[in-house]
Amino acid sequence: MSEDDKLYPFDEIEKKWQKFWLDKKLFNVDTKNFNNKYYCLMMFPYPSAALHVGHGRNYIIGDVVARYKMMRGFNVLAPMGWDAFGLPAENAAIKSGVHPKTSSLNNIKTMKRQLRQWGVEYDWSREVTSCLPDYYKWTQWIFLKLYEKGLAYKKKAFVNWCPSCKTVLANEQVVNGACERCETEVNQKDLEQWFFKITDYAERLLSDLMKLDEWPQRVKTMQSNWIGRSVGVEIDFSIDGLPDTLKCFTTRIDTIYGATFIALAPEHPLAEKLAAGTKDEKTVLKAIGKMRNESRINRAKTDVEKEGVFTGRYVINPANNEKIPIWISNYILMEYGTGAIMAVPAHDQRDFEFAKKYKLPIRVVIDDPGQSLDAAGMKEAFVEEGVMANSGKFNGISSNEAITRIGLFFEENGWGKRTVQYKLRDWLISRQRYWGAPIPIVYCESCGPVAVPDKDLPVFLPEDVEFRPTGESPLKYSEKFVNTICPKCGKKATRETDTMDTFVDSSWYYLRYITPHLTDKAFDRGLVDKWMPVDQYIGGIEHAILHLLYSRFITKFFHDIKATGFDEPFKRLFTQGMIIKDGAKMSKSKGNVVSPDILIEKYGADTVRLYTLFIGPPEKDAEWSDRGVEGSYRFLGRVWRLVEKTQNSKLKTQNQGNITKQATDLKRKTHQTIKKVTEDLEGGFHFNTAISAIMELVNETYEAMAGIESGRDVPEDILNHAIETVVILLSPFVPHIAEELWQRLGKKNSIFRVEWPSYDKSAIARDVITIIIQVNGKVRSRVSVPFDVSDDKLKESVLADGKIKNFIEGKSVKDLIIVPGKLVNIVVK
RNA sequence: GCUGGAGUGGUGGAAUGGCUUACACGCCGGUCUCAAAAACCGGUGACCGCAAGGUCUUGUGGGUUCGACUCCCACCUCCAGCACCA
Repeated sequence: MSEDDKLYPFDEIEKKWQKFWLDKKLFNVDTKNFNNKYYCLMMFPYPSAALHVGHGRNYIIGDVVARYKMMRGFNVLAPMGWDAFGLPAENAAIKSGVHPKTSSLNNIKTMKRQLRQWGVEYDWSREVTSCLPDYYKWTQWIFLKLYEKGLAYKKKAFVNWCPSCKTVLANEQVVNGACERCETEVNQKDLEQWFFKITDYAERLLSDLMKLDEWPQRVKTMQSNWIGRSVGVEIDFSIDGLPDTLKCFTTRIDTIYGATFIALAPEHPLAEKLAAGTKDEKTVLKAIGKMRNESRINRAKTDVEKEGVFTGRYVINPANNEKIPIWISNYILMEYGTGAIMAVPAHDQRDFEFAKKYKLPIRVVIDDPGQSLDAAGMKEAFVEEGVMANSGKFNGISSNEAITRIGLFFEENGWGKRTVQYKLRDWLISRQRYWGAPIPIVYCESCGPVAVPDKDLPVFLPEDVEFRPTGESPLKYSEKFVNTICPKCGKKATRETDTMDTFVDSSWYYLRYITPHLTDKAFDRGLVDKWMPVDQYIGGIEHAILHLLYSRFITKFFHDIKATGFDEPFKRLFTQGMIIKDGAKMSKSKGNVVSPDILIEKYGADTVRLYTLFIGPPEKDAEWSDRGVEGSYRFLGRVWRLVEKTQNSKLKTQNQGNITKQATDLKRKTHQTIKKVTEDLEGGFHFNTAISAIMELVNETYEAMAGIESGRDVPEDILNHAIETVVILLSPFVPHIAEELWQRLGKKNSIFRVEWPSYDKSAIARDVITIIIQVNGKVRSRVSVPFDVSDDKLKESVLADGKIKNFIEGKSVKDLIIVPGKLVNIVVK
């Protein structure tokens, strides 16, 4: 495209205004000035190679909000940073030998340049980078605080283990149950690992969702289901022939008389002990081993066939003294409840399928009042409420009532207790990796695990390490790192070589932005309390559960240790949809990424921004089309010429004083558009419809100008108001062209220092309105009436309508429904 | 499998109980031009009809309602998350 082909000189003006905003420090904020604060936060990115237009959506939306709020007079804080620790950089280092720090910092440079090019502005003086010691020092400090309060602890947990590489694999590195590097089948290995006790906060994380009335309902529902609170009974079963008791949690104690077997997770601590000494011991142990080795991903993800093995042992059902067999099965998860269940095949579908497969008895204990149930003939479990049967003294009452009555009965007899269970599990933060914040713990032979004192932070991540092709953490082999002295007794000690999950880094970054350069504290409580909670948080729906839950947990923890005075971090949340290309999410591996750089060169940043916003509702996924970009570009050209035309004073308005219909229409449209765009921005971020509305105003302004040329006058002030309104309303979306046109309209100040326009209700009102006429719900005609027409008058004109007469002739009018200001529906027979 | 979403013209989408298809893309026709591009103007859901007009249409089937894209039930398809990708 040559210079002459451009619809307007975007490259020149974009560079000019980007420099202007930077020089004028438009986005720089003094956090000490917190009056009228507005904290606009976008989820900070992982510094992968380069940004594509899919990433851009997040930052563009954030930039629109920040600029709009500025124009509404808020003191806007919009910071940016980098979630820079993580697996991909480490994998790249193993492959290419480039140190993760080098590649991460390089990627940051590229991405920063891209953000600038997009016209997305931040207060860069507050930039945070999670992989640098001045940041991860405080991530380590958070660990120590949790440790001090007993909320960071160690326990055994399973990891994906590649027996050939002899290394731990992330779920992502396991492909179809095999190691992505060497394709060896992955098994499970038990390792001592660090956890954060997020389950202590389960109840509050759940109940406080109620406070978040400006969060999308679907995110709250997902979090609530993830926490998974359920009320039930924990039963103590005594094991026949062993002194141990087996605890089972059930939400369906009403079905206890129908329990025909017990099922344990293969990882259950009693699993081996139960098998010991029975005649099939060897077979059972082998089966347990096989099930344990099955990768967790397979067990959780695919609809795997339920496998099981009978241990040879029995428990006694306290309700009826029956002996019921204990099985071990892969469909039971150790992580939930007690890792053991009482199985009631007649009333639970999974138990039903298992019982069918292994020919275990099925006993109906809840009858469907509609039809009688016959165990032998059942095709599936009956899981609904019903009437108790085969349940001793509880027969005949409703199953719902039985839940309470049998629960009490069990408690009275000491057979169990009513309790609450959560699906939420403690947060496993240990990673057997290099590129993360080291866990600040040392192991001393005489003192055991000892916390690194605050004054010794940060525990530096050593940079001169060797990356092995196996993917093993180089930290283990860094003697300089591992060998240290015990901070308590001064004897020889070794460092913890696990690093922290990157979700820990991202669970508190929004606090650091307020006082990013403090060296003696993670953040300043006084200022953080003024600026938090974040007024608007913007990010991808894929973070709906983990990142948001972890951040809420850490915020509540800080509140409890009185480090802050608030207990929810994000007041309002917006989750944007993904940009799809050729039917799939944009990703380098799929080869369907669209780079913003080429598009910006061809059409300018404003066009790319406009198209990204116009593509569809921002909370939904959207398909990228290069053709669509053209349309946005043409629209900006049209706006450019709109201003050009009036400034060249080719257009002569006459101001004859008689207000034409065209003038009234344009004035109305102008005010309507202000109303529409403002509501779209204040409400649910309906950028696509806001832009459509501005397009309509531009179209109408063009029509008015054509009218003027053919002699139908529109007063200058009405025309100018329309044009200025177009430019102002567009400014948050397409800031460069808006600044330029604003200047060309003779204005001195930056457009982002101009107050957002307001509208005049009386200019929008109409004297005459059009009413739709339906007959039996079908549109048949329409009629123009005064806006304040009475119902009787309206009826009269509706029934007098020529078309309507044809439709109701020879029929009787049964009813006539009037929807004020909209329509009339005549019901005839 | 579990949890949460989505399904409307040739395409992206608009309308959240009241005119289905705003706005835009694409396509068709016109003006300008030696010609093209750009720009500007007009048309464009499907079917029947010369026309006036009519019938149908929001994934499928059913229901509620004077009236359903919108609410309820069942089903189909697609997408996201599922705790070590971030």
